[in-house]
Amino acid sequence: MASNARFAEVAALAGDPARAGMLHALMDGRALTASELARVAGITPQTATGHLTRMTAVGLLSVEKQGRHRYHRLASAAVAQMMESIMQVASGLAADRPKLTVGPRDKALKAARTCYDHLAGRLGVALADALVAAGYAELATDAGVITGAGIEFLARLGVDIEALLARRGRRPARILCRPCLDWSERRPHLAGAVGAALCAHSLVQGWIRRVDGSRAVTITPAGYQVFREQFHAQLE
Amino acid sequence: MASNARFAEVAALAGDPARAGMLHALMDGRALTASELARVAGITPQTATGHLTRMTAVGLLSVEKQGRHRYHRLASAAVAQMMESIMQVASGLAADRPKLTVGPRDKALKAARTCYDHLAGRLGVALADALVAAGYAELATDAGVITGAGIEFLARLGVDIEALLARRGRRPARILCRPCLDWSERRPHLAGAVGAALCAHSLVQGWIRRVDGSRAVTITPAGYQVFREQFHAQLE
DNA sequence: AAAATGTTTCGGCGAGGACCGAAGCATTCG
DNA sequence: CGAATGCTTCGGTCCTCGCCGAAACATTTT
Repeated sequence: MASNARFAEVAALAGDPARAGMLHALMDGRALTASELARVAGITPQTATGHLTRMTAVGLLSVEKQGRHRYHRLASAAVAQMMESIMQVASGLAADRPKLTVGPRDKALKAARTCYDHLAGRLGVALADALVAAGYAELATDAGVITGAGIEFLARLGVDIEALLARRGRRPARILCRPCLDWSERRPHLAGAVGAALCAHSLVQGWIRRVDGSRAVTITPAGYQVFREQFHAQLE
Repeated sequence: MASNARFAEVAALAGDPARAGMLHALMDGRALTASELARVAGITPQTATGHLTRMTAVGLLSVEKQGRHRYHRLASAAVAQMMESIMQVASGLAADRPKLTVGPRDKALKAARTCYDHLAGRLGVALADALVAAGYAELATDAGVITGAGIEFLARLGVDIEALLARRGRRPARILCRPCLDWSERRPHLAGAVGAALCAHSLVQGWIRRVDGSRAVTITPAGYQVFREQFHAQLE
C-alpha cells in the first residue's frame, strides 16, 4: 500500500522535535521567516532550511518570497487540524504522567491564544460558553452549530457572516461549525469558518491584540467591554 | 516547552512505516495479536514487539492479554481521529503527485470499509448522502447534525439511538455528529457516535459483513435491500 | 512432562538523518 | 559599488533507531 508510505512520511516530518517546534510556532496562522523559525526551534539557519524545504515539498508548509525574506506558513487548515489532533493525543497521556511544569509563558497562552485561525484558551472557551448559554450556538465535542439567533447576533456585531453564507443559495436556518477541543481547558470551543471569522473580526476591531512572537493574545479594554456586555462572557 | 516533546514523540511513533502499517491495520477498531501485526507490517515478531510496547507506553495502543495471545487495539477514538487527520493531509498532496496505483485490494476498500468505528468508502458516503437528501441529516466538512426526523428514522430501523440520548435530560431536537472527510471519495460521511451506532447496528443486523483481515466490508443481500428501500441510497 | 505456539529480551549490525561549519547566492541598504 | 543581512548548498561527523538472529519466557496442548 503506497498510501501508507505517504502517511508515514507526513507523520515523520511532524515527529522531529525541531520541526515540531516550527510547526507549533506557525499554529497562529501567520507566516514566519526561516531565521525566526530557526530561533524558535533552537537550531542554526542551515539546518532549518533543510527542514523547511522538506516540509514544503511534502505540502505541510507553503512559502512566500518577499524581498530577502522567505515567509513560511502552514499550507492549509487541514495541516492545522492534524496538529490539533496530534496535540489531543499527546495531551491525553499527560494526565497519567507527572504534571507538566507550567511556566509563566504558558500562563499567557492559557488565558487567551489563537489556535491557527480561531480563538482558544480561557477566552475561547468563555466566548463559546457564552454563545451556548444565550442559545446562539450548540457545541459538542463532535460537532457544533450556530443557531439562527446566533447568526443574527454575530451579524449585529459586525462579524462578516455574509461571506460565509455567500456560497449557499438561500439563507440557512443555521450554520454548522467545527468545535475544537481545547488543549488546556479540555472543553470545546468555536473553530472552523465561524471561529475564524470571529477571531479575525476581534483583531480588526481591536478587541484583542497579538503578543510578540507568541500565539498568546491580550484582551484590550474595548475587548473586555464587548465580551462582557455583548457576549455576557464569564471572564475572571 | 515540554508539551512539544510529547507532540513530537507521538508524531514520530506514527511516522515509522512499520508502525504506521500496524496502526492502519488497527483502524477497523478491532484488536489484533502481535504476530498478526508483525505480518501486516512485514517485519519479524521481535521487531513488532518493540514497536508495540513503545506505542502502548505512550498511549497510542492498549493491550489485552488473553491466554498466550496479546490483543492490541487503538487506545481511543482520539487516536483514530489523529490517524484520519494525518491521512487527510497525506492524501491531499497525492493530488499533485503521479497517480497512485490502485490495486484490486484497494478496490474493495473503496467500495465499503470501516473507518475505526463507522462506515466509509462509497457505501459510507452513499448512506450519508441519502440521509441528507431525505432531510434526516445535514453534513458539512466541518460538522454535522441529525435532524429530529432523522432521529425517528434511525430509531425505526432499530439503531440504538436511545443509548446516545441517555446522557441528556430531555429528548433533543437534534443530535450533533461528527463528519469524516472520506479519503477515497473526498466527501463527508457520518462518523462520531451516530456513525458508530449505525455501523454497529448494520453489522449486528447482517446488512454488512467484515472481510477477512481487511478493513473492507461487503454488503449482504439483506443489506442491499435495506440500504435501497429504507435509506434510498444510490448504490451502483 | 514434553512439544508446540505466541511473545519477549538481548546483542550487534547498518542505514538514515539531524546537526553544524564553511562557503556561496540573492537582496537590500549605505 | 561594497557591506550587511537572509537564506541556501555542500561536506562531513555523530548518534539514534529500525532490523534481525539467537535464545529465554509464558501458555496451551498432547
